[in-house]
Amino acid sequence: MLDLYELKQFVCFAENKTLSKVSEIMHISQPTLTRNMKHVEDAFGVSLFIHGKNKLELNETGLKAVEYARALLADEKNAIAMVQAYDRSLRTITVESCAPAPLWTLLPDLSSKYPENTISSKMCSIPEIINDVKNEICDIGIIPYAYCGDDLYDSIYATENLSVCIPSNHALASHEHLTFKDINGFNCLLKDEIGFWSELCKQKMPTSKFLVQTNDFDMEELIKSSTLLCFTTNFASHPDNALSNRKIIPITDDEANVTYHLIYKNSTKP
Amino acid sequence: MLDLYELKQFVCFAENKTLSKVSEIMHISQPTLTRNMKHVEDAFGVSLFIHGKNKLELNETGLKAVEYARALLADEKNAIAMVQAYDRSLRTITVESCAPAPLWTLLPDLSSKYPENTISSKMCSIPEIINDVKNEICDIGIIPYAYCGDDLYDSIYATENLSVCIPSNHALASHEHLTFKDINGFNCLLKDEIGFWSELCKQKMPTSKFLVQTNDFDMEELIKSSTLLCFTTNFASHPDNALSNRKIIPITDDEANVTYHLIYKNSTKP
DNA sequence: TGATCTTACGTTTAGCGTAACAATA
DNA sequence: TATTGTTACGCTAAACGTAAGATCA
Repeated sequence: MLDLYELKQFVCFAENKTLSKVSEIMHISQPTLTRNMKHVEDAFGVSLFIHGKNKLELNETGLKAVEYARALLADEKNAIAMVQAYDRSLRTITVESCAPAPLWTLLPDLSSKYPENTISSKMCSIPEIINDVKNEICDIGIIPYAYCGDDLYDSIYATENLSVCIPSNHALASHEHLTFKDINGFNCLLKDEIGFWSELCKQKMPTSKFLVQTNDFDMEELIKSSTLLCFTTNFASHPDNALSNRKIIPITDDEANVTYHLIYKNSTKP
Repeated sequence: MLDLYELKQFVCFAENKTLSKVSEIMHISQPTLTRNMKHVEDAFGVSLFIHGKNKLELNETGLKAVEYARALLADEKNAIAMVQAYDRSLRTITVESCAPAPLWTLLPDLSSKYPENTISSKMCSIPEIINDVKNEICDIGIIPYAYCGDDLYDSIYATENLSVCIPSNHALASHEHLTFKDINGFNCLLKDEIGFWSELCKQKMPTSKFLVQTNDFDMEELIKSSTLLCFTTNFASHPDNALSNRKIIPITDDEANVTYHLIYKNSTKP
């Protein structure tokens, strides 16, 4: 039976040509290597070396054996990595969400409920989420409507209501309610990484332009200093004075008031 | 580092569910197995078992690890087999011939010239032979004409002349020479395993019928007792009285007098 | 002479099995 | 009580390294 550690020495010899090199590299005495190379030969059951008086080299079969030895060692390394990855995946609850807000409460909830598990989350498009939950690539998906289909479990999680933040001196600031149609055409500031909301806004306000901001600080400065519209929701938290000179007006469209649903394949994760 | 022998025990445990079964199957004491399963766990770096008080079973990761262990063991077995096969192929001179006669002298010649090598021979169709020599599936090919092409070496080996054996009282027995055309229409006895000769005869004597014999004894009896034509060549040897009441008449067609050529890819096998 | 591989030899370790123990069905 | 897995313990074998020998550049 082959010994993988000896194969490692064997491959090392193939790469360094002398046992003494292997000896210093692997911190094994030369006599031990001489013996172990014999073990490898015995395990393969064929002669692998040309024994010169003070020179050892691989014969043609030996060179072929090195190829297989390398493959075996790679397979071993891979097997260990795959098993470890699998083990980790068992201890990890993976969440994919269509928007960041529900994660803010769900992730802490999961952490305290399953303290032994790692929680991993990521933002995805809605079709991706449904697909990944179905294929068990992720454990829990969060989508902004009920799931149609009986192959997945579905439970209501939370509701998020979109409002538009209108500068006080803006023409629309007097309204108590607004619709996407009302604000369509006005240019808006928009944070990135807000999931499906960005697609929704672009779709519902086709003639508006959106200035997407990555940096929180930049965003706040622009909100304070510009007359561009921006958005908030019942989930969002803003620095104290960020919206001080703006009026927060609910958007009444159905699409702006979503109920997040958790979808999952196994009933074990409620 | 994984130990393949321990993986074998691990797989055996997966298949037999208890260490005691593994113990009797593999002739290893139970305490040793307990320890070695721990080694496997350590090597994979993750927990693989559920330790009951007097029950040991694989956990989910363990089941996954078994899959990889099985694969590794199969790879190891395959690696050894492949290296041994390669070693054997290096020590084997493979010959493919279009006819048996040249092998009768070539194989002994090769054996004495390369006593350390095994000689392996087989009969093939001419296109197969050329293809196999080109692809180094065989070392030496024997074909009944010169090879057209400069990608293979070619050397003349021997000449074989076909004669027809006519019963003494047969109408054709008076001829000193004959052609395929002359004997076309007469039915013939034919040995099997004579390579391209059978195709040649059938092609050159389209209206004859051929009674193909597998057994040497049957063949001789039929030669003695029937008036069917049969064939011989300068290479063939027959029992003393087998052709006693037949006249051996050379066939003059070019195709009946062939010069065998050895073809080979490397100049190392002359 | 320095580098290399092999052989010989003595030590140590770690691998194994026996025996004893604990727990279950 | 019979079966199973674990722990403890002692022994043996084999694995290792040091030292010495042989060969070559």
